[in-house]
Amino acid sequence: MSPAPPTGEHELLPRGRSAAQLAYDYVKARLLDGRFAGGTLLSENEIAQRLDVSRTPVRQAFVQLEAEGLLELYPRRGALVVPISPSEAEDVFEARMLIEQHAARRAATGGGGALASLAAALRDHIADQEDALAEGGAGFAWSDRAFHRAIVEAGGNRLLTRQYDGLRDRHQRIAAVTIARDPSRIERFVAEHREIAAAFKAGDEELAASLLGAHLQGAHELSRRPR
Amino acid sequence: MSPAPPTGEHELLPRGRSAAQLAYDYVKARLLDGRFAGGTLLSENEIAQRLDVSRTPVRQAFVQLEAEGLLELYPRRGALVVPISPSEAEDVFEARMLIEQHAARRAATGGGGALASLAAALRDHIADQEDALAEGGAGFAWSDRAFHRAIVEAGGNRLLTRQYDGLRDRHQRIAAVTIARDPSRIERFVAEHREIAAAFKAGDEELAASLLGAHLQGAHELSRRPR
DNA sequence: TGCATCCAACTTGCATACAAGCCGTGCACT
DNA sequence: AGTGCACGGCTTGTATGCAAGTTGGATGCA
Repeated sequence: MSPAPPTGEHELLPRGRSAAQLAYDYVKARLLDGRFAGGTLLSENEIAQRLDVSRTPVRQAFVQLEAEGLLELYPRRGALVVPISPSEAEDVFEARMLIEQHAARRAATGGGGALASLAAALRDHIADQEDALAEGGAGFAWSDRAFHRAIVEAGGNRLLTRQYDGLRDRHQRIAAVTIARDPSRIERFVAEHREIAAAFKAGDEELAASLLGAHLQGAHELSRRPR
Repeated sequence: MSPAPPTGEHELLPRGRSAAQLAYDYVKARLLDGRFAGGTLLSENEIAQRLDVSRTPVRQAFVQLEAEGLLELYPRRGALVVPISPSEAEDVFEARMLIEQHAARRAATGGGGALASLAAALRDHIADQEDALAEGGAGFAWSDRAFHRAIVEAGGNRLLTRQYDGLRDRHQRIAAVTIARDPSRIERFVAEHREIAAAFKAGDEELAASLLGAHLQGAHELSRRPR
């Protein structure tokens, strides 16, 4: 990067990232954690003023987020935060199940110790999760995402991996409303992760896929249960 | 989402669509049919001048197309037409197989004559394809897309349907280089479509999924074969 | 009260201006 | 010849101004 002339003025806005990236990150973070609730109408001006940038980069961010299916741009009206449809949790679950199980089976065809290196990566993620658990479960969601993503990535299909990322974004948006960080639940998830990783390590990808299915199913049913 | 099928070479710039939409359609059409080849560096100015609009809407279109994975924006350098990677055809095929077969099986769970109405829709598409065949195969690609999309849509998962659309865009981009409109091939495809539709109509979604798998496999292998 | 209408305050859509980064070219100097 | 460097022409990034569409409420009228 360039030497970043020490403006010193607005250190609140980390220059170095583009204004467009700033706006994208700002809005997306709020979309995913629910601070921008479904049904809300966002205005370019509002965001632009809050970030002290012009409408142009904000507009770019909006367009990008629309393409990701998180926003809907209504001409001359505003940007609607796409409401979470009733079936959305089901759809996300179904798609995750489809892609993750497929990837789990597919990872075995990579040959050359692909399963072993996947298992190693998973073990690292599990270690993170144990740390998160010890600290009250704060960072678990992120590490959970990394764990599952590693499996999908091991499937070796870039397109599916990309689609999976979008799926996890949506999942996160839903979970922001639903999930309580219950340590006992997290503990169970981590235990299931261990079993899955062990199955991969043992080279039994079919067992891994099966365990993964049960794991996803369980998490999904938990999230459906009223609290 | 998908661009309009065939556009004439020098279409009059129809005001009524927004300039941004115009730019999007213009660029996307060329990305999909290969006129903008992979590896090319597009400039906002060039497109803007050709369309007689400013850079602003063109930029929007670029951002959107980047989100779809067709373009990569390099800061202060330009917009790179994403090259078709060697594995891309495999990845698209694998993802299509996964989603379409899943949807085929899933369509049966819709209940209430879901399979029957799907079969009816498919029959209409097949009729279009017979027409296309009679006219030399020109419009087949689009009708083929509609046929398969109907199956995916019948799966009832909006997220997967959305992802499938993106998949077909990529497929089209690849096929633009590969496919020759060989009437005998098309005839075979249409015949397979008939079998698939018949299986749905008979309520045998498992057979349909199986036929669909063979159909996709066959098309994929044909496209791999050097001509 | 009920209803049509107008208006003011929003919104986005787009064009344009300008700043700033990247790159190849050609010149000067060693 | 080879090396460094400045410069000009390209590119994008962003701010801003203005036009135009939408909306909701105040207002006038029956």
